[in-house]
Amino acid sequence: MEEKKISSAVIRRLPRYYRYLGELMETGVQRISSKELSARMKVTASQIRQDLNNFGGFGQQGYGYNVQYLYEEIGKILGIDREHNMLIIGAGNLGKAIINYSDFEKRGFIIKGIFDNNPKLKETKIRDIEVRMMDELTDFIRENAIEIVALTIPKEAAKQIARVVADAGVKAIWNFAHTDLNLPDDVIVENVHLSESLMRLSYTIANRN
Amino acid sequence: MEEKKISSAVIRRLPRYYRYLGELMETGVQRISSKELSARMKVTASQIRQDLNNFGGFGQQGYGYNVQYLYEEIGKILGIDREHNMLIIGAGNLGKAIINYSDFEKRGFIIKGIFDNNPKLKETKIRDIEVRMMDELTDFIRENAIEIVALTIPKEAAKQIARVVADAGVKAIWNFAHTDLNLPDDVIVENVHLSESLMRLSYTIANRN
DNA sequence: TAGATTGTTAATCGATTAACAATC
DNA sequence: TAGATTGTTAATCGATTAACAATC
Repeated sequence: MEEKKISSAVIRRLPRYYRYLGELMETGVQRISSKELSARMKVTASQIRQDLNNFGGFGQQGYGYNVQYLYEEIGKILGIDREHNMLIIGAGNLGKAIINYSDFEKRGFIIKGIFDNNPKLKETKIRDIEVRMMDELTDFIRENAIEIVALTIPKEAAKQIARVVADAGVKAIWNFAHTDLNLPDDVIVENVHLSESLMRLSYTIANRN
Repeated sequence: MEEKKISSAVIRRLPRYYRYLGELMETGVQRISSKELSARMKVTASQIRQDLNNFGGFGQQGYGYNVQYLYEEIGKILGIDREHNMLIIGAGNLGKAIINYSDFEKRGFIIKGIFDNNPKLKETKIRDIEVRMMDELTDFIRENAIEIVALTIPKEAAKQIARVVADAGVKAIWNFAHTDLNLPDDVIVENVHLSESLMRLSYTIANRN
């Protein structure tokens, strides 16, 4: 269906466009030119137009872009025009932070279940969602059509559980463990490596001019 | 001091090299060639050699790289050969996750204080670190030579507090709020935008071939 | 020494920016 | 219509990969 390959640089920027357009909508702005948006976002207008034209002509000469229309179109491109069933594995602080951040649910990422290996948490609830033990995992994924699994557990466990959930048929893993997961190519992995982020920050402190 | 500009693509990869070298050390590997490392990390050997040679010739022809030496040198480049005083603002789940993740402290990121605006948390402790109220913030930063502030608070508060801590003289902000912080150029900002990460994941689900 | 592998230059590839005709 | 601004092509810039002489 899609003809040309979209570069990952473009994909990285899409959610940021989406965020800015959402904020413009909230402040009642109805149209915006690539030039105005470029000033706000601190990227070139040329880049904005190039990026958007990977997906279609969303603007109009002499007018600019309709904010709400563009917002919705980017939402579709990002696949957040529909719901995604999600699972959190690891009911520690990081897991709880994701569970309690209601914006994800608003965007259609529905948390269907929480898993942990600590028996003390069995049948306790976080935001009305029951914490389950690992032996239920595979069945739960299949019965609830889980697409996304967030792994907020230590790296050794993450490597092992990643295989289990991949075998159970999830489409994507949101990996917070400090390791790479080596999985078949049809399983999508999106990494959030906080320690690497902190090291980049440290690099910039050490090497700023 | 530094002559040529290091590209951000290289900097993004450095912590990952560091992580792999650390794992090699743990498993007792003493030397490694760019070719072997490339197979493990799934990047080209050429890229590894180019990246490292931005900073110096760390290898030896016919031999490869000494794992421990390279690990330490990259540590120096990343600025984690010394301690950084750090502060967490926002004692919610995300803040607690950072506070309780002991690896950061091991790498020299010392959490000197925790701040929150909830009076109920006043003088409570998280991992033996007292939670303080916002009115103490500026003085505390100055008295404790705080270099890094992690912001794990909502976006409106983050924008405002970012200015306060920037004025108080911190070098860098580790920003977990779902917004960009517009600060003077001499304040480093490293963003962790979880919602953008989740949208990229969603994009990949929607557009995989 | 011969074999291995780096450091580095050159070639290629891809991403960003500039320019401008099309057009609202 | 005249002015504004897109969509898109061309030019530039930068990053990645390939190749190989240097050298351990």
